[in-house]
Parts: sequence; structure tokens; C-alpha cells
Amino acid sequence: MAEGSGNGDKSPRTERGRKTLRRLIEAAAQEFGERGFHEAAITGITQRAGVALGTFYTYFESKEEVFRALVRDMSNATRAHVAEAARGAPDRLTAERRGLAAFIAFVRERPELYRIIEEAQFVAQDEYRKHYLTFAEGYRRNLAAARARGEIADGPDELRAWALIGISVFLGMRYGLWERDLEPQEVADLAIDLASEGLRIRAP
Amino acid sequence: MAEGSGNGDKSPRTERGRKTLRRLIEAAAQEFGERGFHEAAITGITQRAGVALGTFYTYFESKEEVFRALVRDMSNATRAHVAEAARGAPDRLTAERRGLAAFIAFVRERPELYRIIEEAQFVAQDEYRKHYLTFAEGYRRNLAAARARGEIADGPDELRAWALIGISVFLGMRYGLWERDLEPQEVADLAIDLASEGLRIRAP
DNA sequence: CGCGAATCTGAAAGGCGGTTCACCTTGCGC
DNA sequence: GCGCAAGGTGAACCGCCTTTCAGATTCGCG
Repeated sequence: MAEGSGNGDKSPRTERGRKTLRRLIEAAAQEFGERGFHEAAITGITQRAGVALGTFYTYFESKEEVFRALVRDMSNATRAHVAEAARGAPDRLTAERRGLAAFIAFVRERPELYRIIEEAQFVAQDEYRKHYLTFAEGYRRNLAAARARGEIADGPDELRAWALIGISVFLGMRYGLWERDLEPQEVADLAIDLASEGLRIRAP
Repeated sequence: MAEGSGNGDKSPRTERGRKTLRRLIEAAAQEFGERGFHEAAITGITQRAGVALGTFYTYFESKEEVFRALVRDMSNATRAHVAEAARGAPDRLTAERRGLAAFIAFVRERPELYRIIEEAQFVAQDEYRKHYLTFAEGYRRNLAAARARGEIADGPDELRAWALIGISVFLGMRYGLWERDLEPQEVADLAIDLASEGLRIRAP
């Protein structure tokens, strides 16, 4: 759960406490996911968790603090999920394809996580930036390594990383969140084909 | 200014009124851009505009209504700006390059507009979707036409459109809003080169 | 058992800011 | 000039929700 920044040592000491904390976090994910940060109410969180209002403040300093904790969790969960799916791929493009398909499927399963991260842009800018900067840095490293191995053409790693992230996020939104007229696997195949081959007509 | 949906006929009748309305809209763009929808206060808007609190409600039904009006305005302004820059390009890839450079430059000039559109996701979902759906539809048509002319390789127009929009938005965020270590023109050149050539090594 | 620490409780404090409204001012059309 | 619609004013209302807090309850340990 990442502990993190300055919560005046509110971590639980007993098993009971840990259980309550977990329920609060899950309830918060639901509440924020359904209603958004500002519409969400602490009473909504505590009701979902089945505890009294005051209990919330046994574990969190403020509404914003849970939200930040949630963003970190989801950021980690997303990266872990994608990395897991791509692990053991024979080459970079295959890894990309698998990662993207997994990402879109992930968005479908847990739309609330997607929504929370995007809202962080306005509630916890620093966490939002950290999320994408971390993602981009990993991406950049992968591209640089693939380039060194001669798997992909020469080019600017960092910019490419941001471009590919943009593709993933928007395809995730369009084909994961908004409509499901294509399967994650198809979306990934088509997208990676575009990234790999480009728009220009290949010489025969 | 797009009139738009159901504001109980609050449009100004005189020149004085039109002037005040314009100042309110500009003030709102500033206030929302700097503080975000929820932090923004009507008093902040009216103070910036130099009018009394009540005057706001002479022209708008609610806080949300100005916000929606603003999103529509900015959506139109962005599309117009990009289309203008791309007009008269000899081929699609050149048009893309010019449009992207213009978009990134636009974001740099008016970061508040960018921020407002993204926040619409949580304040006025329908406007947000409409913005990107409209953008995507135009893009798709352009790609289909270019494909028909034999300028680009065969492929799925709509998905490509979403992918290219994702690239633009994320490069705009990274190189327009967050840091300026590359010029808009360089970003556009590199990005369109990626979109055109792809990652795979070209046969000699 | 019995005691202290950890948890839990929920009423109420305290702020905040959107919206209303009754009244005043301005300026166009005759 | 003058009358009336359009425009402008800001104090007050109002509902909502985060956070606090004093006290009750539970639990683990000796």
C-alpha cells in the first residue's frame, strides 16, 4: 500500500485494523470511481466500507490523502499488469502487442482505476506526472535496448515513448472504456502494426 | 460563442451586454484555467471581469453552463487552428506535420484551454466525448481520402485516427505544457516521421 | 480476569461558495 | 428629454460535506 508521504503514522497495529483499512481503500476506489473526487463523499466511503464516519480519520489525514494513495496503487498495479503480460516476449514489438492488449483488457475490467488516474491531473498533479514520467522512462529504456539490439529502426527514444503511451491511453479510452466494438487483441494487433509499419507505403 | 443548449435566453440584447458577456467568458477561461473547475469561484470570475457577482447570472444559468460553453469554444478554436495550419498542404503527411506543430504551439500559448478540455472529462463528459469524437471523425475522413488517393498504406482508418490523436495529445502535454526542450516543429517532424516510417527497419 | 492501547462511533462544529432576489442604474428609441 | 427594458448590484440564504472530538467498545497480553 506504499505508505508514502506524511500521514502522521496512522498505520494499523492489529489484524482488525488492517482489515478495516483494506475495506476503506476498496470502498474509496469504488466511490471515487463512480462519483469522481469532488462528488465523492467520505460518508459514501465509510458506508460502503460498513464503518462509522470517524473511522475514516483513524487511517487517513484527509480525503486527498486516500486519493493519492489510490493513485499510487493503481499506477503500480497497471505497470505490473502490463509488464507481466509482456514478460518473456521474443522481441520488442511482440512485447508491445501483448502489453497493449493487456492494458486494454485491464481498463475494461477496472474502469474506475482509469478514471481515478486521469482525475489525478486535477487533484494531485504531482502524482499524475510521476505516473506518466515513470511509465515513459520504462518505455524509453525498452526502446533504447531494442534499438541497441537492432530490432527497431534508429530514432528518438523518449519522444517515441510518449507517442506510444499516447496511443495506448487513447485506444484504451476509445476501445476499453467507451465502446467495445473491437477486442483488446485486435486493437493491439492493429495498433502495433501501425507503430511497426507506419503509414507510408512500403516498397515491395 | 455557439449559443448552444438550454440557457433560458440569456443572450445580451445590446452592445454593452455583449461586451460584458465577452469579458465574463474570458475571465472564466482564466479562472478555470488557473484553478480548475472546482477550485474556481464565481466571485473569482466576476472579479476578474470587473463586474458584480449577480451579473454572472444575467448571462449564465450556472457555473457548469459557462464551463460547457468554454469547452465548446475551445474545441472549435483548436480544430480551426489546426485545420488552418494544415490547409493547402501538398499531401496528408505534410498536413499532419503542420497540424501537429500548430497544435503544440497552440498549447504553449494557451495552456488554460488544454486544461479545461481535459477536465471536461469529469465535469461535462458529453462535451468531452463530443470533442474527441468530432476530432476523430475528421481525422478518419482525411485518412480515408488519402488512402483512396494512394498516399498512405491500407489500414483501419478509425483506429489510426484515435492513435494519431493520442500521439498529439500526449506530445502536446509533454512538449507543450510540461517542458519545452524541443520546439513544436521538431516534435512534429519526429512524430510524423514515426507515424510515417514506423519502428521496423526498412528494407534498403 | 483486568487493564491499557487500539479501534470505533456519530453528533456537531465550521466553512464554503453557488444561487437568489429586491432594488438600483444605464441608455436606446421615440 | 423621458420611459422602460436591459443591465448591474451584493447581502443573505442555503445546503452540503470535511473534519473534530469526547467517549464507548474491543482486543491482546500478562
